[in-house]
Amino acid sequence: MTYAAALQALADPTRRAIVEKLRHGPRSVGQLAQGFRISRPAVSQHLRVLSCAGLLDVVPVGARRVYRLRPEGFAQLRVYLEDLWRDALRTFDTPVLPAPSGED
Amino acid sequence: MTYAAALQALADPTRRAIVEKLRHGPRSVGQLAQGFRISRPAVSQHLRVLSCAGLLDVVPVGARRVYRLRPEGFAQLRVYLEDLWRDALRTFDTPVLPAPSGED
DNA sequence: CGGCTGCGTAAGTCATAGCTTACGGTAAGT
DNA sequence: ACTTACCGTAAGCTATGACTTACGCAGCCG
Repeated sequence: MTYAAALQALADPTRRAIVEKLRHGPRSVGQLAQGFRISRPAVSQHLRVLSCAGLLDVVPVGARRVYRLRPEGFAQLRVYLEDLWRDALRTFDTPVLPAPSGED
Repeated sequence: MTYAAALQALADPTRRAIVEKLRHGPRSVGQLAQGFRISRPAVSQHLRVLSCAGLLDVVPVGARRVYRLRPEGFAQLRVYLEDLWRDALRTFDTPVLPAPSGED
């Protein structure tokens, strides 16, 4: 059920942009905030959401905090969508008018 | 870029519940609305969002409209997450302190 | 020990998303 | 043709979420 938070986290465009930056490797908050029009605290809040969703990891390095993608979080989401996609394929073959009387 | 709308659509719990119902096969709006506390128009609005995101198909059958999962929509999301997960695995191996001077 | 950098948190504002009721339009039944 | 079932849309309300500024706290350096 943890994919729920992950989906909600990835629904926001800014958070997806943050994830895109992290695809290239670990980044500190300052590095991530750079290039965004929004304030740094706003970025912090987004990082919090992504972390709570299990999509990010934090490593304190001196005074700064380095974030990176957390494979396990994305793995769970991946599995969920994999199953969903499979069922979508399966139900796509079933006729649209199977049982107006007999409930499926 | 179509995965953006799909992610935003799947972020809502009610819409995920609708998708869960559709995993078992095509359903009419009335059938989908049954079992939800929210009103039928609310369900219609959710169906609209899911359809616009490319996750659902509609087939008019007489006076009713039968919805079903659209495999292609989920396929695109699947691919997006697949790549993301791969990058997450890759960047997870890179050291956290690679280049304080030389930008990655 | 100050001062500075880097970051998270709190409080408040504002836009958006989800819900409701009311309505209109099409298909089927009598 | 009238009624009923089924469904989408419009308008309005409200709660949630994203953003801002202000603040506080830990690490580094003189």
